[in-house]
Amino acid sequence: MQVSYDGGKLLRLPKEVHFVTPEFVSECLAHGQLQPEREFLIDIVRMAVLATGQQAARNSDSRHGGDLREPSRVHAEHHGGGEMSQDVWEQWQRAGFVPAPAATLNSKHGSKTRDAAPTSYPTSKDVDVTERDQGASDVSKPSLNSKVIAESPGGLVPHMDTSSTVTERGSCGVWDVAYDKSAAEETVRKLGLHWHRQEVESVKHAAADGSGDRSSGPGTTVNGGIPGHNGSQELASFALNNSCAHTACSAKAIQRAIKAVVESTSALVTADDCEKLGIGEKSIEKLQEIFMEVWGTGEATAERWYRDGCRSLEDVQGRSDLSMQQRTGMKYFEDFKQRIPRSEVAAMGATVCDAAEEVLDCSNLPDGDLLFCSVLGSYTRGKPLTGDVDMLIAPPPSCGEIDSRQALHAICKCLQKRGLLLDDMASTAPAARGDGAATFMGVARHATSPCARRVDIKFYPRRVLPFAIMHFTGSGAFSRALRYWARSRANEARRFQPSANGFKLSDYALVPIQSKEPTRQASNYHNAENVAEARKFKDFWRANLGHAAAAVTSFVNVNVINVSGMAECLRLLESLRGSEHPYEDMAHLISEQLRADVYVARVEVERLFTAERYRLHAATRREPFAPQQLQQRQHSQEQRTAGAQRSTREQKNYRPQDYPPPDYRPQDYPPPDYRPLDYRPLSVAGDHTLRIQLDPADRARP
DNA sequence: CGGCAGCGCAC
DNA sequence: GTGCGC
DNA sequence: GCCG
Repeated sequence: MQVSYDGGKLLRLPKEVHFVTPEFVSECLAHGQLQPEREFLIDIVRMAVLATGQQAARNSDSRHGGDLREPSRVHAEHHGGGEMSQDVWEQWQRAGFVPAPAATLNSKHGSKTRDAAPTSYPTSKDVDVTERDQGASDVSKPSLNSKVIAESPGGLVPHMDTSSTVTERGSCGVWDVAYDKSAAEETVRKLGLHWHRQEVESVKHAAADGSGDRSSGPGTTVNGGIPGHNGSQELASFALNNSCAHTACSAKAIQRAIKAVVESTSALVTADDCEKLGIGEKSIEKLQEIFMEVWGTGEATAERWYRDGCRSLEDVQGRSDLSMQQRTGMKYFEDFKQRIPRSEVAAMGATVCDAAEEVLDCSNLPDGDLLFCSVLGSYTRGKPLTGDVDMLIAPPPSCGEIDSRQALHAICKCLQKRGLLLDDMASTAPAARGDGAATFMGVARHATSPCARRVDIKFYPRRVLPFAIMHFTGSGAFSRALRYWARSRANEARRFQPSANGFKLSDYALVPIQSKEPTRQASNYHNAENVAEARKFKDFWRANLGHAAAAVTSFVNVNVINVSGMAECLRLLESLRGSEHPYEDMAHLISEQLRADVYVARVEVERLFTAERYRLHAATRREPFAPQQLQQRQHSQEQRTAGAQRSTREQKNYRPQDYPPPDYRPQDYPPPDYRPLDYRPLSVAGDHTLRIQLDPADRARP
């Protein structure tokens, strides 16, 4: 078995070894060298004696049957030289991670029943004194040669390897990294906490199911102990890692393993459990990335699938609990990975427009009045290839409110009839939204394309169209940044609503808000009571936004206001204060202004984003050597000062001379086939009523 | 040191 | 309420 | 990670 760490480093273990116990890792860290055998081998030897020499006794004494399968609860005499372990044990006790030994076990060195015996792991405290005494007396002179214990149905059987020699430092050799005492202590602390937690849980569990059987009580589920699990299970081995030739090991790698152990919530029972810990995080991440490519699958689901033992898409396919989205995602997995050329997007867009015009019967619209039907998303942003097709439809201005859901449903039916939408799509009915919009998310294949594509079609009321355009044109970062910025415009918002603290911008409105109420994610973060959860969120933000978030928002602040019409929007809002304008008109005016310059703004923002990305890359691509880090720090400090010295309206972290980077290939703006959206203002008056051409089969439906 | 977009759906 | 996608 |  090989345990791989980052960078493809491998930790080789004996073939028959499937487990690396946390005890081992703990020892490694605590000692700064791979020297776990002192404690472990003694236990193991003792078990060996029990399993072989005391075979008869064991068979005649039922009490030992269970214990033999729980080596962590079996202890042997401490044979000198255990100062470090003892230190560790005492540290634990001082820190309160493990209870002080019971009085009967408390005699220190020299006692025959010992356990001064800083056992290196807290589970030992469960050991029954009688058993311990009996067992300890069985161990005469432990051989330090045994290294692996494999489990057999009858208990643990030692595999003696007499060829291996144990040096003073242990068969594992010495760390090639200096012993880091504080790191070791931290690790020990974490493990102590973890084990404590595990134990508490198992106690709870035992209490809950009323089982008085100690063999399934505390200690047996302690991580790393060899659990008294079903003997029919795959032969599981208890590794003493003595073959860890850590030319390939690094303290960091072990730290990662430790982290995995600390964070794991279940006992190590099977080889799979071990995989979860040791097998490279890289491969886990990779696998989860693949899972997350399945439409409808996020981080949580990918992780759950992995935990449940899925190691391939085939495994996933076999699951019975896939959601509709996930089933569709699996079905078109290969297709959805393909990017879509602009020509195909345009063709699909035209098809949708045709259908919409037919369904909404736009033939008699007043002069200049138009149905809005356009592809948005990255297509509109000029990308040569897109991942999906985003369509937005809104009725002509003159037609007033119509039922979005009904209209979209009719359009989708029509498209289905025309063969664009595949019949086995994720959802057949457009979902209604509270704001009067309807959304369809499905699968389409244009006649000219070999691939099925992800298609979103939205139908929004005309009055919110500009907001919808903003939202769905993206990019995601742009939208998010814009909203974040809007939320912070307290002064502007107060002009409309004295108590307001900012604006809330969504896909259908820009409204003043009373207070900056925490977002869902933020409140989750706050309500996360356990630390791990909180840290997860923190990591999430770190990973997903990173330092780019702040930079991005400051960009929006500075550039979008000035470059695009956002400032103008606020001016318009101001001019509308106290006016008789209905909200729809206000929204229209604002968003019209937003729309007018949004393309220009986007170009500029993207340009700046690109520059910022490069800057960030340069700033964060730090080498693990101090000098370079120092250099980087000075670099950014310099930037900050320079920024501060310039106008306060300028961002602090962006230097124009950083752009463009030497290897930057600017995108062509606008794209050759770019055409302004067919947008007409709401002011076109009229009372034209749209007739939605419903499919006869649907007429009966509400 | 707190905060990091906001929405509605499926489940 | 959570997970997910947009 | 970085800003206020």
